[in-house]
Order: sequence, then structure tokens, then C-alpha cells
Amino acid sequence: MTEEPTITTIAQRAGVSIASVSRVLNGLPTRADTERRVLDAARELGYAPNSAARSLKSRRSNQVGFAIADIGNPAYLAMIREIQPLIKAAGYRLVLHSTDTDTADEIEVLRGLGERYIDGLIMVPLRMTPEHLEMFAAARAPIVVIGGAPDGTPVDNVRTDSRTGVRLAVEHLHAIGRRRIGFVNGPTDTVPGAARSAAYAEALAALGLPHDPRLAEVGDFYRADGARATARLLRRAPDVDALLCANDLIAAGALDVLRAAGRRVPEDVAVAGMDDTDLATLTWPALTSVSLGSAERGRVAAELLLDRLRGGEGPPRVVTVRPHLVVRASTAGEEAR
Amino acid sequence: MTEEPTITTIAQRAGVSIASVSRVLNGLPTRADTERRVLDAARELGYAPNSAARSLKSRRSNQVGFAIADIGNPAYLAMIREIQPLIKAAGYRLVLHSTDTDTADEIEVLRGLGERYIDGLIMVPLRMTPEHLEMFAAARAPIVVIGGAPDGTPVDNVRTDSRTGVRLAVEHLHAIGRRRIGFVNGPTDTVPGAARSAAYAEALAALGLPHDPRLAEVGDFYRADGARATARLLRRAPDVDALLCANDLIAAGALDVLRAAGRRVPEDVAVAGMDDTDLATLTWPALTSVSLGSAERGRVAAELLLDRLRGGEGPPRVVTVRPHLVVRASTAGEEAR
DNA sequence: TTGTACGCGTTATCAA
DNA sequence: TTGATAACGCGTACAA
Repeated sequence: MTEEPTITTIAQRAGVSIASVSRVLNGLPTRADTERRVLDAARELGYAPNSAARSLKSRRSNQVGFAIADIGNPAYLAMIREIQPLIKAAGYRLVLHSTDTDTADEIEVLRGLGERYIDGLIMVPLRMTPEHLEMFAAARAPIVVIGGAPDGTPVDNVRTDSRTGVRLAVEHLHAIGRRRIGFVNGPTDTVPGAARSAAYAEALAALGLPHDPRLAEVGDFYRADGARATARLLRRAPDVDALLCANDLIAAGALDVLRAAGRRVPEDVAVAGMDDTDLATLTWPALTSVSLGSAERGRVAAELLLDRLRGGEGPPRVVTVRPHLVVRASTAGEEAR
Repeated sequence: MTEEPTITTIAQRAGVSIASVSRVLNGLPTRADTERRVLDAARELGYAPNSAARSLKSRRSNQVGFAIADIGNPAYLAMIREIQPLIKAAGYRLVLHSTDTDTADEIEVLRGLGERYIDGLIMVPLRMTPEHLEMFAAARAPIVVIGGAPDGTPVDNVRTDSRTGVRLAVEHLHAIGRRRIGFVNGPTDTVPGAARSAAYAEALAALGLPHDPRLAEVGDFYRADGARATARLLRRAPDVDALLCANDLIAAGALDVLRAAGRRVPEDVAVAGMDDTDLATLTWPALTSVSLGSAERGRVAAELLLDRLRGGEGPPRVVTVRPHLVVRASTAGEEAR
């Protein structure tokens, strides 16, 4: 009981060979008598197959990795909630990598693929460096990237159309009569930050609104940063009458600052977030937010990866999830509750 | 490049034995010339050590498990945020198990310890069955349980004093003049549910308040359940003037219902939650909440486990984290903002 | 139907 | 300093 039982232990106890033990445990045809004795011995010893030995032999780890910058971000959380059960139902364990917005860390995870401790990887890279692309090309296990990857990247890719997402929000703010529409973004050297920044400028232009640089601020993707960036923006452009925030956390920070500054939401300043996370229905007023289909992207990513793990062949696939705007009180007044 | 490089591949390429390769890669003293050739070959081949083979030999997986009922619960999330970096810094990977409030699933995770794919486990059991205790006793790897475990349970245990926590909240509500203090709990057959239920009754008694069964409701630990339970409670006891909720999610649901019912918070009904999660500062009014030190419990659990993994001996340890009340606007009016 | 023996990729022991 | 070789625990040809 104190020593870890192996098939050898069982074989001795049952008086058979290890081959018979292995056969019984793997459900291969065996004489009923032998089977009984093996199963009894296994149960009595509390046997569990050693996963390292099994992996070494089978060349499969039965593990899947999920790499994100920060577990605290509710958008990633929505993904995990979809991914975890799918992965588990398929017989895999989930190894969670939090890379701390650190590109080197992400590369490290990719390098880890070579150690074969995971059979596949879902990754949400914050930045996309040449090194990423190299590692993708050299990877010896299937990878699914969530987020915009350059065309031709040799991995399955689940993206959203954040350009359309931003446009939907800006058009909505314009439609409710706002003309001084500010934008509080995350770092513009990140994949989502860059995309949203460009989309904002484009949307303004399409509506014939001037692109006033005072209306655009950059912070990090967190609440406190959003608050600070909003405060700066308010100082520089006091006449702002609407704020689009690059995610819901930033929007929460914006609400904090606006409230402290005595600006009413949405009457004085309408506020919209992005990602449509759980946060959006917790704030007051509830937050209008662009859904980028986080949950769906997670689900699709898991499905794509599982397909590859089942042997699915073919060229890299790109799935684009359509964004949609969820209007709530922060841009629509009481009646929208 | 297409075949997975092993030390054998390297040995051939460098013209040395696999023993030398292993020595070089493990930093054992080697002649400079040999070392160079091995390292060059390894780099050129893109070698990465096979973790299964390594685990088989070393009897260590370099992985740690974290098992919780639901990743969506922000209290667990606070734990992961502490655990992940500590585990990672110590050279371990984190395997995430979401057990879906399913006891059988939890047992399955414990059984998995025998497969040796994790070197240790941190678990937050929702219920504590005899089977749990059996598995704990038989476990061949260190386990840390977060949450109340019976005395004598042969695992390290990080608990909180939810009895004191509930008392702090009830006393606070009493101190601000409330006398009809309701309680919206989670399932009473769970560890936290049972503890909080008993503590609530006890706290009322200590204050000389009658225990009116109409004031206690039970739902599940989620927002929608909290809302439904609160609605039932309001119907049965319309004169309730304060609500203690067993966690912040439930409290968020309570706020939803109270607002819809036209009850002002805190003027008509004061509301307090438990766990003091991120939610508490997002709601309006901001939520008074009993901090049960989720982050700290996660941190301590990780430290205890890592100590065991480093060979730390000794009897099971019990660490109790002190709760404290964080007063916000939902029980204190505007001035508390 | 069962047992022997080999290999998966590493580490570690023992001679040379 | 180096090389041959034996484990680690399991699955599976192949032979009996």
C-alpha cells in the first residue's frame, strides 16, 4: 500500500504475466478467470496507471494548453468556461499558462510544445512578433490562435472583426446624437489595441467626424488604467460627450472617473465598452458593450483543436466571429434597462 | 527537422554517446570540446527534452493541480491569480480542474493523483464526503484543502473563519439600526453553506434577535439564483430591512431584484455580500462585503504545497485566515463612497 | 489465451 | 572524461 503499485505488482499478486495485466486493463479479450484475478488485484492495490509511462509509450500527453496574458480578464474567463468542459469531455486535461503580457513568456510556452507535455495549444497572443510566426511554423503540435493572426500564419485562427465592432459602437453613439466621441484604448502595440485604434479613426471618417487627437487616449487594459486615461482625456477635451472604451474593464474605470467628476452617464457622457463581459451588467448604469463573441471564440477554438487532435487534416482554417452591439443604459437612458 | 530529436539524435550528430549528451544537458562536468559539440547539435536540431521520459525516470511531473467547482466564481479566480505565479516561479505547471459542483468529479480528480500526472494538488471542495476523507488519507501526493476540513483530516488546510465573518456582517447591520436581517444562502449541504447558515443563526441569537425562518432563503451560489431567492424572501418577509448574502454573486442578484422592486439600497434594505470580490466595487451602490481573504488563502495554499514539494515534513497544518468587513455604500449610504 | 522480450527517451551507475 | 547499460512503467509484437 505504501509502494506505488504497477502492473508488475498486480501481475505478481494475480499470478499472471504483466502482458495479461495490460491486456485486461485495456479491455482486450482475456479468459474470464484471468480477468477476474487481475481486476481484483488491481482494485485491492488501488492501482492507477502511471501517466508518464503511458505518455512515453503512446506519445500522447492527453493534455491541452491554454495560454493567455491574464486570467483576471473576464473576456479570457469567458473563453476558459467554454474550453474547459469541451477539452475535458474529450479526455484531455487543461494546462493553464498565464503569460503576464510578457512576450518572452509566450515564446517560452511555444518552445514548451517540443517537450511534448501538451498535445495541442490554444493561445491568445497579445502581440505578434516574427518569433511567434517562426515558432508557429516550426511547431510539432497543433496550435489554435485566438485573435488576429497575419494571413498565411500556419495555424488555425479564430478571430473577431473588431473593426466592425468598433464601427457599430461609434455609429450607435453618433446615432444617439453624440459628436465628440472619445476613445480610451489599450496599448497600441498589441494586436487588439492596434486594430481598435485604426478602426476608431476609420469609423469617425466614415461618419464625416473630424479626428481630434485630443479625443483618443491610451492606457493599459485594466480598470485603474482606464480611469487614469479617462481623467487625462477629460482634462484635454472637456467637451467629450461619448466614450468608447477598448474593453469593459477600461469602461468601468471610465465610469468611476465620470461619476467622481460629476458627469452624468449617459446624459452628459455616453459610455460604451467592448467584450460584453459579466461586468457589463454589474455596473450602474449597465454598460453598452460590443460583444466580440469571447465565449464563442473559445468554443470554436476548442473544437478546431480537438478536430486536429482527432487527426483532422487540411490547411489552416480561419473562423471569424461576428461582433454585435449590446445596448444598455450607459448609452440609452433608463428605458433601455 | 520533421522527426522529433532525442538525445540519441544529438549523440549521433555530435559523435558522442547518449550519456555524454545527458551529462552536458544537465550541466555535469564535461570536456569543453564535447560540451560544445553537444550544445551545437542540440541547438541545430531544436532539441527539447521529452517530459514524459523525464517524468518516468525522475518520478516527478512538475505539475500541480488546482481543483475548483467553477472557474466563473470570482472568489476562486482571486485564488488562481495568487497560485499561478507562485507555482510557475517554482518550476511547476498548473493543471486546472473544474469539477462543476459535482462531487463525483472531485473524487475523480483525487483518484487521478495515483496516475502521478501531478506532484501535488490544491483543492477547494464544495462538499466533504467520507469518500473525500478516504482519498485524502490514501493520497500519495501532498494535498492542500482550501475551506473547512474536519479536524484530523490528514492534509494541510487553509480555512477562513466564516463564523466570525458572518458575525461581523450581522453586527454591522444591527449597528446601523437594522432589526429584520435576512440571509440569502447557497445550498446548505455544502461546506460554506452549512457553516454560514449556522453562523447566521448564532449571530442573531447573540444580538438577541429572534430567528425568523421567513428571513432565511436558500438558492445556489450564482447571481440568478440569488435573485430568485431574494424575490421569494421579499414576498415572505416584506418588512426585511437588511440582507446578508452568502457571496457577492448572490448579492448582485439581490441588488437586481431590490432595484426592480423599487426598494432603495441601503435606505430601505441594506445589502452585504461575502468574499469581497471584484464585483463589490462594480455594483451600484458598491457592495459592503465580508472579505474571507480569498487571495491570501490561495497564496498560503500555494506556499504550503510548495513546502511539501520541497520535502517539508511534519503533521498536517491548519492555517486560518481572518475575515474582515469592508464597508461600502450598500450598507452605509453615500458618505461611505 | 498467455508469456517473453523489446522499445518509448531519460537519468544514473559502473567500468574503462 | 567517457561509453555501455540498466532501469523507470507501460503497450505490444511475437512465440508458445
